[in-house]
Amino acid sequence: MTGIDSNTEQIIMKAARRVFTNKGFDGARMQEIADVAGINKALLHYYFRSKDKLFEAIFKEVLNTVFPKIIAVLMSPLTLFEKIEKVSFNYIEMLKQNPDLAIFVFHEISRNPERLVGNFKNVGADFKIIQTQITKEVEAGIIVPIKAEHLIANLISLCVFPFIARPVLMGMAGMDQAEYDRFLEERKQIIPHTLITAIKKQK
Amino acid sequence: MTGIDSNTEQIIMKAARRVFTNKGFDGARMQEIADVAGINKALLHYYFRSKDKLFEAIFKEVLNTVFPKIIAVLMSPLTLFEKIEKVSFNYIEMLKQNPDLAIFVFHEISRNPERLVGNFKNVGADFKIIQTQITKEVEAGIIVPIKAEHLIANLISLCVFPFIARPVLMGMAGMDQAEYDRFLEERKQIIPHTLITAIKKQK
DNA sequence: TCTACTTTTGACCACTTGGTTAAATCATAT
DNA sequence: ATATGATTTAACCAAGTGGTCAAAAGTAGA
Repeated sequence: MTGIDSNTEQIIMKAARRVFTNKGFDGARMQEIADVAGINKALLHYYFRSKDKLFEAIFKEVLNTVFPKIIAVLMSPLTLFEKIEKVSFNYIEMLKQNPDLAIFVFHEISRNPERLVGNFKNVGADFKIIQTQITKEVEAGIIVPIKAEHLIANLISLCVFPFIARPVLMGMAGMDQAEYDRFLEERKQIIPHTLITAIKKQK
Repeated sequence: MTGIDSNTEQIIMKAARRVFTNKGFDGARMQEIADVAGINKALLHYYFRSKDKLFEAIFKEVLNTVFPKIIAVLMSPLTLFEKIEKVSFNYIEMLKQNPDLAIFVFHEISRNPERLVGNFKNVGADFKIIQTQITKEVEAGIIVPIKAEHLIANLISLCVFPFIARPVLMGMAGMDQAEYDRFLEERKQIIPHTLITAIKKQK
């Protein structure tokens, strides 16, 4: 090996990630990945034995980019309101820096959901922790009763959706890129406000 | 022609819709569509000249299934709160009956967003109507100021997300199909409650 | 320089893909 | 029945697909 973990390998990963996230597994072509990487197609198979293997490598890399931080927040000892605020901020910020990841993950949901769920749990996601926290905060009179499933679904969907539906949103609302960026920035506040107001117990 | 618009044509449409929604355009195979329809592959090309043409036919059919009702509600003279309630109910109900449509549309967003936006506007979607309504209800002291972009994005994402992320949701929360159905049913109430509480002006 | 090795390449292969075609089948009016 | 037109089929094709392989080019130690 020349450098750390071979330069070519990283170049390939970068190219593959770009092509896979844009086109999905089925739409991606090994030739295109090779072209983007500026190498021969056979070299792809030298480093990663098959298209599936290459995809899997990218997939794991993406999972490790996207989820650990968010899950860590959800599993931490913060209050529910703090978690909602932090996840909204971190998630949107991370997706702003990797706008294709949302689409990539969703492509994978419809292609191989089992593996995705498996990897999720491996990263330390445990649904019960949130469930017990909600139960406690309900009992403490802080929030109105709500199922954890709904709260988490609400939180994730509000954060992720704008990245998946970006072209439609921009097209329908007539936003340009700058306006869209501002829109995302606003959501860091609006999402927590929406969710917290809806579950906060009135005195 | 035998029946109304030929029986075979409708069989093909049904098969194609199933395959396209499950696999996406790139993942779909003309042979598989033919198999599902129980006919020869060449017959596909007899009725629809190419894969693209067939897809386009399905695409238009899907658009006409999904959006007109929801858009009609949003453009109607109902109050904002009524619209939020009706859209939540209608949208979730329609997706329950056509669970693949969300994924289908989403696939298409990443494949050909321009056409999607174009068709949207053709169905009568006009963003400004909602914008002016919000302005008026803000001035009337009914709701807190909010951008129409956020409200609509919130509404749509909360309705659609569970259908796109279904396998993950079920896997993480350990829901079976019956529990998932109940979950969807609950959302018809939870979504309006969440959105309305967040924007309703306190007296 | 020679040797042993890893990395990179161009040419190639088997197989799948969407799409065509000519012939067969079916329906129907005469 | 039979001629005419629409419908359906099996066999086929060219272009692409992921993947292989043997040879070339680079690298580094002796």
